[in-house]
Amino acid sequence: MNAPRRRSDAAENRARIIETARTVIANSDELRLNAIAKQAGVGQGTLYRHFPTRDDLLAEVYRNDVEQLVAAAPAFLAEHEPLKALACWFNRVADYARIKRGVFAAVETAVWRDLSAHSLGPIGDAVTMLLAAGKADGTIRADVDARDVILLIGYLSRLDETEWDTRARHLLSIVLDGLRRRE
Amino acid sequence: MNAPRRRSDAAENRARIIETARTVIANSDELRLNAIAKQAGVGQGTLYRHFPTRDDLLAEVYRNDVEQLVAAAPAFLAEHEPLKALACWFNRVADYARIKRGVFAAVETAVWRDLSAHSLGPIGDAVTMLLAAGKADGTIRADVDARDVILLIGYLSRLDETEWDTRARHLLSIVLDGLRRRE
DNA sequence: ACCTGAACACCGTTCAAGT
DNA sequence: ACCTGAACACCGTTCAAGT
Repeated sequence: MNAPRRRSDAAENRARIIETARTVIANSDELRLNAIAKQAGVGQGTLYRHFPTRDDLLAEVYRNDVEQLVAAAPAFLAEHEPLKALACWFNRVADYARIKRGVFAAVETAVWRDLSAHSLGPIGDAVTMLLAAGKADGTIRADVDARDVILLIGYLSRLDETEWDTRARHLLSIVLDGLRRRE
Repeated sequence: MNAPRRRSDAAENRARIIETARTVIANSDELRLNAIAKQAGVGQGTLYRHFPTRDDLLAEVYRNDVEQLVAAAPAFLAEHEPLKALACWFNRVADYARIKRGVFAAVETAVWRDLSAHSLGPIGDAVTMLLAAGKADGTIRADVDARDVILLIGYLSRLDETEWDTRARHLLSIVLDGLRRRE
């Protein structure tokens, strides 16, 4: 299932590609595949061998961040009421989205892709968990699902740096209000 | 201010470009500039002469739709309570967004561009009007502006055709709830 | 097995030459 | 004034040739 053979150079190349992509994204928010390959010191074909699609590369670059985001959900639930936990999780998402713009876009496509595979993906599962707690609790309306929430907070990836402070958290709180059960 | 000279062929070309773009968008949702020029029977340079940026072309294509959307706001306000008027307007936006995917994207960029020019643009003004009525009325929270609303309903342009029926209006109602004044 | 990089395809954009 | 379309620039993607 794992432990691929002949990894000596292949694995190194793979790691170097990811590292290069991470650095490039951190500094410029753009991701030109040929440039990554050159900068990583590999041929373009090698990049495509390891990452058939652009999303495969992005998923790898943001793997860690996504995992931490997912892990935060049960942690918040253990400490807070469901609605408060969801609010905390929203804030965590906002933190990631601000520093690494790509995180959220990656999250969106990841969830979206897995959707067609009849699974919501890790992020979707985390949101589902938070929503379920709130529904059981009676604080969150029963007719929302993870996809709804992902769509609503998608504005985070379209927010300009200059309006971040005034809008990001403000809008999250509006969304949260919309998710509350009425009365 | 208007009535440009030598319009005989120039105006015709311009009109044909717009018409071609409208048809192409309606059928395929893609917009390749060179293809438009060829199909309209003009050189690429001519297209650029008339529409320096892609957005200029889109704005022209959707001019009518945007105008109708703007005109609907005061009409709804005349007939309904502010909150109900906003709900109606949301539904109208959804109608447009479904048929012509590009409308909303065009709206977003139009608002966005005008923002930097210290004006919200026609759509922004329409939303501002609806919000103002609701605030005066006490049904809409005081701390939201037109940009907030545009960002929140931006998911409409990212919605897949297959999930439109189940999500588009449902999410609009959640947003509306979020905009309500609490208690 | 894995890698390289020339080559191809595709689009947007410009500009010298035409009318 | 306005138009044309060859030409350039830029990127993503493939694949024959190498090791």
